[in-house]
Amino acid sequence: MPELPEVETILLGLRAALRDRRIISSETRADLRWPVPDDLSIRADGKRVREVTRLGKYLLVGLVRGPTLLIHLGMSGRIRITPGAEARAGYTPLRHEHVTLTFDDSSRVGLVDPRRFGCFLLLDGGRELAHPLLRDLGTDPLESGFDAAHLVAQLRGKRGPIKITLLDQRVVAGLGNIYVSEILYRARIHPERVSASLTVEEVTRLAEIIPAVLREAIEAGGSTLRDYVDAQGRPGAFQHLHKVYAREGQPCPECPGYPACGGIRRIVQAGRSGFFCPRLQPPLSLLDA
DNA sequence: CGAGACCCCTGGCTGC
DNA sequence: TGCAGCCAGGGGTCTC
Repeated sequence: MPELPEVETILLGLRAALRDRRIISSETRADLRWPVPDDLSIRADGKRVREVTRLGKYLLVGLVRGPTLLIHLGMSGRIRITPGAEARAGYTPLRHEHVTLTFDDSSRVGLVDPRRFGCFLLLDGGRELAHPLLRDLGTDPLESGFDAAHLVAQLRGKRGPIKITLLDQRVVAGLGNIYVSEILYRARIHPERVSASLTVEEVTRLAEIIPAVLREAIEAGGSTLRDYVDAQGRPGAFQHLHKVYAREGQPCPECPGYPACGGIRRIVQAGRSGFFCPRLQPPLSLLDA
C-alpha cells in the first residue's frame, strides 16, 4: 500500500502524536510477516519515545535507553492514532489491529494490517542500521546524497529493465509501483529500457524528477487508491494527479496522439502492472542491445 | 551476481 | 445471491 510519500505522511502524524510520550503497555493479537516479538512488553513498556524517523518505507520509533520499534506497512498496513481523551472513553481494537500500544496520556497507537504483509520488530538501540532489513537499503531520494551522480553509479552495469531496478529498495529506498510509473512517465522513459542504457541526460532527469514527484505527493497527503489513510484517518489526494497509473486505455494528458495511439498502455513486469504512454515514452534507445 | 517463480494474507470487484 | 477467479500500493526466499 504505502510508498515513501504515504509513509512520510504517516511519519509526520506519528511523530507529533508520540512526542515525549511513554509507553505504558503493549498488546499483540496476531503475527505479521514475522512474529511480533513476544518480549515486546518486557522491552518496551515504561520506555519513553526518543524520536520517530523513516528509512525508505520503514518507520523507526526509537525508545530512550531501549529498543527501536521497526514498522513496515506492507501492502495494506496503516497506523491508527487515538487521542487520550477519546481512548479514555473506551477503546476497541479494529478488525486486523494486530498490535496496540498504550501511552502515558491514554492515547493509543494501533497497527492495522489486513493482509499482514507488514512487520513490527524490535531492533537494538544504536545498532539499527546493522539489521538485515535496513543494512542494504539504498539512498532515500529525499536525502541530500541523492543526485544525478549517485543515480548514475547505481544504474551502472544493471541489465534489468529500469522500472524493476527503480523498485529495488537497494537501489533507491522508498519507491513503489505507483510512483515508479508516474516518475518514468514524467521523465519520458519507457519502463522496459535497460537500466544501464539510460543516457546521463536521462538519468539526470530521473534524479530530479524522483524527489520532485515524491515531494508533490507528500504535499498532497499521498495517494489513496482504495484504503490508504494517514495516521489521523485522512485519505490522500495525489491519486487525482496520477497521469498514467491505473489509467489503461485512457488518453495521456500530455500526448497529442490520442485516440490513434490507443491511450495509456499497461504492461506486466516481474508480475506487477506498469503504465506508460507509448508515444511519449519510446521503447528503445540506440544504446540498448 | 541477476532474473523469475512462488509465497505470505485478506478483501474488493467482475463475470458467470 | 453465490461463487470462482483475478487483482491489489511489498518484499523475502528459493531456484536456476
